[in-house]
Amino acid sequence: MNKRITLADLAEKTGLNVSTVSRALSRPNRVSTETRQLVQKVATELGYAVNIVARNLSRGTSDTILVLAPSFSGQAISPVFTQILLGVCEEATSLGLRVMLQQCLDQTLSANDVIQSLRAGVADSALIVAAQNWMPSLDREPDEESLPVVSIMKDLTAEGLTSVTTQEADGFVAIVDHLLRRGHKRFAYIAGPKEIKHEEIRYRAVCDRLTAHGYTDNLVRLEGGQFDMPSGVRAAERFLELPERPSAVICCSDALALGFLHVVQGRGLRVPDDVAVTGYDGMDYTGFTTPALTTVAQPTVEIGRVAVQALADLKCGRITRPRLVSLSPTFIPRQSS
Amino acid sequence: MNKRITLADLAEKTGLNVSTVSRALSRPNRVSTETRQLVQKVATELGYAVNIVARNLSRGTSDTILVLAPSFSGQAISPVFTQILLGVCEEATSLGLRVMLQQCLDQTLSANDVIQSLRAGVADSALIVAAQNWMPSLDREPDEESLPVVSIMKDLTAEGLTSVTTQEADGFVAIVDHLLRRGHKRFAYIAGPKEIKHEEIRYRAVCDRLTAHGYTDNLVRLEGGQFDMPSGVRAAERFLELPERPSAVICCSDALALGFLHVVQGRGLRVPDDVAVTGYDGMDYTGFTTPALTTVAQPTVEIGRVAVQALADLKCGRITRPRLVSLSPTFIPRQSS
DNA sequence: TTGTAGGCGTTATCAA
DNA sequence: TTGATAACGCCTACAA
Repeated sequence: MNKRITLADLAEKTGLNVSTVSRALSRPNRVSTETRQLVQKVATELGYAVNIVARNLSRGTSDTILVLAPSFSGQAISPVFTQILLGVCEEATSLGLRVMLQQCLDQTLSANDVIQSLRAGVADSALIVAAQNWMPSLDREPDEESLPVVSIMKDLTAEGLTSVTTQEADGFVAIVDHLLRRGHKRFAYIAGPKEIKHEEIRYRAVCDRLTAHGYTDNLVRLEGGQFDMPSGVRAAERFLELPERPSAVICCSDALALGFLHVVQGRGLRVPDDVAVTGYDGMDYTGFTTPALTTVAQPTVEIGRVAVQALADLKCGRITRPRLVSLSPTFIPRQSS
Repeated sequence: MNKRITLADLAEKTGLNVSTVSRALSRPNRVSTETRQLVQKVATELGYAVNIVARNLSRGTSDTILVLAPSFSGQAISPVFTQILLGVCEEATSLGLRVMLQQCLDQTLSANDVIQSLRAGVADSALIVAAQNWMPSLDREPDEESLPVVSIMKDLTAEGLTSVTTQEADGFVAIVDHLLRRGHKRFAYIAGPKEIKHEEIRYRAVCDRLTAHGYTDNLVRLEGGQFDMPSGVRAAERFLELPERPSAVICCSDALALGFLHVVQGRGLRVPDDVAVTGYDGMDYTGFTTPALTTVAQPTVEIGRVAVQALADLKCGRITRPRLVSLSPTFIPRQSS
């Protein structure tokens, strides 16, 4: 790679001063028409590219969003996060921001860690995805300026973070109503990790809705363990051992549902005739299982975009107090229920 | 966020010179024991964090890898890329490097664009994922220093880029051999995008292997269009119209296979009895379809890790000429064939 | 409109 | 071992 072209080179070549060249490039209207044109011509001739690092140091910014996404020990990122990431990247690009990705092994994130990263100057705002255990900063005054950090998929407004989530309860209410309309009376709920907040919200939504319709003792809860397919398999095995099998199974993720389907179909049960199954997330494969899986699609890409916008709003002071943005999911009834 | 703590602050507090403080922190052994301890103590007391931007400017590096990954207009990133990304992040972290993610809309990447990014200083090396159309730099001498760029999933050694790929042909040879052993004699191949190089390699591998076994006119090629599930659906519809249906269908991606399965099962065909189906990629859902899908798993995470290592080797001069690293995929026979 | 000069926070060179 | 000083490349008052 040839030597870097700097503003000094352009200055020399044009006979102008470095500051003039700088202005011509970054504030074109603060300079005469001819200097501007001259500078731009020479700049493209020489293939000039600003040194972002130098600019950032000078300006004290970095125009970079740090994205912290959990990856469960060796496991892939959840496809949900991948989609969110896409939305984040799209919106960031359209705002002229860069995205720095950092996978973190567990879901415990300390505010101090994030603050440390921001202080280091590699990013000037952060997005934390599905941070189950957010540890607020120890040494902060209560009414200190709020951090340029937005939480995705997890409501952390109580901890002072603007958050973007899905209205999960709505999704599960839609599922329950749908199953009730179909005439089901006995239900199973296949749970994900117990310690996770989503889990609580989802389970509670299902319980409450059933109770509201007068079905109080009609719900069996089966522990999946994780949100993944092997967990669905394990849950299915326990399901098959139940003395009286529920006729409808509500899985709290598509992956669980797929694992469940795999097992019960393998044992000869017909879906939905013998047992109806529903998922949650809206993974693309749900439309192509046999039978196609009823599910609730999360507005993943939009979540990513909205989160970046919230970050921008925070930075320019348009958001001052922690705010919760909760997007609606879409119920997708299909043949499995 | 409180004012940033700088080296100057530490210098003032300790009564030492800025340069000494800097050394105490970055080259602890080039400084007396007591200064080192003093500086470290004060640094933690004040919560000092180096300003990476300033350091980078001074050192002329950025310790950042730019990852360019294609996202097909609004579509999510392929799960394959997601896994690769995980490997990249893991390896980068363990080498103390940061990862900057940039999604690009089409698969045409110009060397000049990448060079531009590198010149800007935001990254000092780049990983390009599945770059179907790499346009080499126009203004480079042939024996110029090679770019710190590694291509993933696509062999660009001819263009001067060290590349990390999968031995795709091997994967498809394994599939063909497996199907032949199972006694199949007539085959269909469901293709992805025609213009893509992978496609050629895969199709050729299948053709050659069949020919080598004396099956010359026994292969029907059906165009999927894309690598995704809806394309598998379309291909299946064309498959069903064939006058004489092949007994084995080789899909060049798992997504195509899933879409295909969905349709033919919906029409009452039994898999694998009426038609055997195979996929490619090793997506996690393949183990949980009914029947489970025979496929070939790509060593995705490893690809990511190896690519980052190659980048490191390039930078420290351990790789001087473009090199191809091709990893072996794993054949996974299951119930669908 | 343009030029001068200082600063952003670190690192590296060269003396002391 | 430490300290002064000059980069690194760009931006921005302020002055001309």
